[in-house]
Parts: sequence; C-alpha cells; structure tokens
Amino acid sequence: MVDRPSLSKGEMEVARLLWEIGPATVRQTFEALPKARKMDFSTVQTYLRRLEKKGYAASTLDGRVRVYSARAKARTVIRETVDDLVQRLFGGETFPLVRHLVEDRGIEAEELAELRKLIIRLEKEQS
Amino acid sequence: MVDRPSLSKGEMEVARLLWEIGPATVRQTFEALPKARKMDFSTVQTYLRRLEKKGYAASTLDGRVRVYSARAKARTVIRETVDDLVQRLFGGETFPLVRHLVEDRGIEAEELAELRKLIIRLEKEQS
DNA sequence: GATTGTCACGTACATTCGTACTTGAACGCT
DNA sequence: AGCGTTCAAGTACGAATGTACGTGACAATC
Repeated sequence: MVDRPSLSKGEMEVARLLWEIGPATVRQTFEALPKARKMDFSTVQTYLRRLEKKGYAASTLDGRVRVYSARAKARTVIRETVDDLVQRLFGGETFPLVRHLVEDRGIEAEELAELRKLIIRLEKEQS
Repeated sequence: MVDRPSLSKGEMEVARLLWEIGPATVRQTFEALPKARKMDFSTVQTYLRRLEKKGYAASTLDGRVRVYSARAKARTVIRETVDDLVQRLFGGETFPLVRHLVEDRGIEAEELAELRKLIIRLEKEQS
C-alpha cells in the first residue's frame, strides 16, 4: 500500500522496540534496548526521527516530551523485510530459508513440536 | 571466524549468483541475473569487486578475463545474515520467524509435507 | 535564583551503498 | 590497417546509514 522506504538495520531494531513497548518516549525506547546493545540516547532519538520521516512511526508532544508510536504493523514490516531477504539471498524461494532455520540452527524440542502441530493444521486447512 | 564486513543487499544478490553458478566472469554473473532484475553490467562488476574487497570472493585473471569465485560458504553467510535479522527484528528469537514463514505466507502443500517430514526426523534425532 | 539534569531539535560527518560512466587496452572482423 | 566490441580498472556521486555532539528551553533541587 503505502510505499515507504525500507528500514535500515538500526531503524529496525528501534522499530521493534516500539512495537514491543507500545507508544513510548525516546528515553523509554532507549531503556528498552537489550542491555548488551550499547547505543547512545541521541542515536535512538535519531532513529525514531527517521522512522517517523519514513512513515513507520508517528509522534506527538506530550507536554514537553515527544511520544512515538508505531504506524506500520509489525506483521507488514516483517513480511516486507523477509520478502526482500528471500528475494536477494534465496532468489525468491521461501522454503530454503525455512529449512535453514529449522535444520541448521538448534530449535528446541518444544518448538519443534509446536511447529509440527502448526504444519499439520495448515495441511488440513489446505485440503 | 574471519570477520568480514557484512553484505549489503546488492552484494547479497550477486553473491548468491556466484554460489549458484560457481566461479564466473562478470559477464556470466551479469547474465545469471533474473531477467526482471535490471542492473548494469558495470554495477555487477562493482559488486563483485566489493565482494572481493570484503573477503567474500576471490578472483584471478584468466587470460584477460577476471574470474570470480566465492570464498565464503553460502551456508555461513546465510547463517550470519539470518542471525542478524533475527536479532534485530525478532530480538533474537528464531521461532517467530519460522512461524511467520510457514503461516503468514503461502507455502505449497508439497513443501509443507516435506517440512513435516523434516521436523519429524529432527524430533527423532533429538531423542 | 543559581545549578544541574533532561529533552527536543538541528546539525555533523565519515562510511557505505546503489548505480553507473570513462578510459584505455586487447580482440576479432572486414 | 581501421573499426567496433569487450573487458578491467578507476572514478564518480548523491543518498542513506550509523553514530553522536551542541544548543537552548524547561524543570527540579538546593
């Protein structure tokens, strides 16, 4: 629909936080960063600003603090991003990526079981 | 191991071609591009050059033609790239991405079946 | 009311990216 | 021998990216 410039890696990280913690100030977003991820407050601020400029977020001033909220749904962005990756790295084929994920990288037994159920359900639905 | 700068989107596309068609000249790589993908010959050349500079490819002159070959295994690069994506877009959790792939985007019945078998096999292996 | 901390906002700046043109050598055809 | 074709190699260049600093307004504390 809305054709937005795609997200850069850094912007993605911040967008994810926004989805996770809902509308948030720069500081809140900053504090939601994984502890291991050292990123300056003002860098987060810049990413949020850029997210807004690109149409992925909106913001309003609440008193003197700016509050950002996501404008694009996580789902949509994930879809677009993954589409792009699949295109470039797998020539458009989804399956090899799925295979890589379940095969080449440890997936927990529980998750495997869940995945199996999911697949079986989908197979039934397709019939 | 070898710590390389990560691949940009364009570089990825070209790297994929190299893996697919094996050692190849610029022209061969250029010709391996999906028809829909309009990219100048010299752009491909630039990407190959950059791939080499980043350590993902090597090249030798064969007569007066340069032949590029992949230096990094597809597997490895895929792993690194996907790791990064999972980190940034899913906070490090793999499963949501798998779910997105099988659920939110049409997967063929055949592939579903194959995937089911794969999972069942993995579950057995995990004993 | 002077000091200290917190923000928004603008600006900065080197690097990487996407994309391609230019130049000059070598090759093949006429 | 002259001409078009094909490369390698260098260069170009604006846009995006990652990362952050400076300034000035407002707020809280002493």
